[in-house]
Amino acid sequence: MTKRNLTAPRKLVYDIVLQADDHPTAADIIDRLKARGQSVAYATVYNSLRYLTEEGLIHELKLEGKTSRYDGRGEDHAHIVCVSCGKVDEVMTPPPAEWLSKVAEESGYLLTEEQFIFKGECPACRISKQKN
Amino acid sequence: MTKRNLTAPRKLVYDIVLQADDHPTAADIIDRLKARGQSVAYATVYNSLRYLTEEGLIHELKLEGKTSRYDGRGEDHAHIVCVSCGKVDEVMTPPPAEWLSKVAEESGYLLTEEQFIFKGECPACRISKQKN
DNA sequence: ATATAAATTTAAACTAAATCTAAATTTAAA
DNA sequence: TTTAAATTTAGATTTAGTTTAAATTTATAT
Ligand SMILES: [Mn+2]
Ligand SMILES: [Mn+2]
Ligand SMILES: [Zn+2]
Ligand SMILES: [Zn+2]
Repeated sequence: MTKRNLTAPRKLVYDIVLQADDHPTAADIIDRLKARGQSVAYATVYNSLRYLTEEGLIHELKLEGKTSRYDGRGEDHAHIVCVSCGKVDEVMTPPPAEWLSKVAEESGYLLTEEQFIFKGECPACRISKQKN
Repeated sequence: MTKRNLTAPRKLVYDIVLQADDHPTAADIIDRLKARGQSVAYATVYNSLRYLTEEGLIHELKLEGKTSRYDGRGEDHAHIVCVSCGKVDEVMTPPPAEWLSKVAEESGYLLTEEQFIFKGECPACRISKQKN
């Protein structure tokens, strides 16, 4: 019965994710820890992110590319990625429950989680493109 | 103006993806080519998959784990992954257009694409769990 | 308090997936 | 036919993340 705790290094990682507003990668988190002079071993950052994700304290996002991003936001929400500048914004409008139950019925699955990723061009990029 | 063609090796890769019904990975595709005696270099398979994806002939899926999967299905659709056996099923019920336009409005983005991933327990796994 | 066991951290080696390089080859254009 | 552009190839390289095994910290039992 492996016991698992929110230890000091895990708390450091957790704090970085909570304070971030930009869905940081593991590398981002390591950089920010270093910038604060809080030295945590490379592998410990990954261990901590895995722990925090498994405990449901944070969420792992697989958006573009191979690198995971982390999200400390509690409320369920989707994401939208700008295809031209890479920015990741929140999408707070929830999917209609009626659609979700239709999907559950169609698939026969017992749904436990969803990850919705939108892609498009962000307002800033749309404007700068018009100028050209 | 780089010209890009559906060359012979690219066609071989394309055929594998079209014929597959299981969202194969690059490694799966290499194995299947080998099994057919069609030798295509490692890097060429990746080049081909990138080409086919950029041309919109196939779709790249980032589901669980780090490895991309490929989908030759033309119609827009979502996916559902079994959290206990890893199977990937299709979800053909489309999201309500009304939700999509609300998301476009909320975010200010010009939407170009969506990737919806559901997670849950598949019918087979639910049954085998009941037996225990 | 002390001893013991379990959990966690650490640095470094390792792995897997994908990209990059530069030379060889094929295909298209002039 | 000559030249240029695109593509393929084998192998090296990169990147993100995991694994290993030893050292350390924390928890539990006496
Ligand atoms: Mn978010
Ligand atoms: Mn599919
Ligand atoms: Zn943008
Ligand atoms: Zn299953």
